[in-house]
Amino acid sequence: MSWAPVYRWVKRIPRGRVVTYGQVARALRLSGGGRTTGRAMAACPPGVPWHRVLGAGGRLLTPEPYCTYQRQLLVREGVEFIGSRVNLARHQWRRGRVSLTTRGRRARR
DNA sequence: CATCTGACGACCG
DNA sequence: GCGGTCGCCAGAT
Repeated sequence: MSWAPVYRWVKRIPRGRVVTYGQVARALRLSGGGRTTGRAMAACPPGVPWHRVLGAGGRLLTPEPYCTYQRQLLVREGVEFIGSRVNLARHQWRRGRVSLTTRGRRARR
């Protein structure tokens, strides 16, 4: 199985935005679900923003020492954490669609 | 060919 | 929040 499509897709994730393993799996219709995405990412070649791929709920599932580094990279891109999880409501990347809260201060009532 | 092993995720107690 | 079960499936042994 070639993971090329997965890497291609992940490369389009903009800086400061994130996606989940399950999301990638659904977008590419990978059999095996999110776990398949995980296998692909475990063999991630250079040049792919692997740190922008998170577990469900915005959790960092990468094994140490990547996990610590991943958090650093994300913070450096301006991604906000709520405890140990990323604020998906704000940073999850929806193809084409812009997250409500990142656009015009919507939720600010 | 048989097993084991996950960079998953939904569910449940 | 934490830990366990189960379905999933490509590679490694």
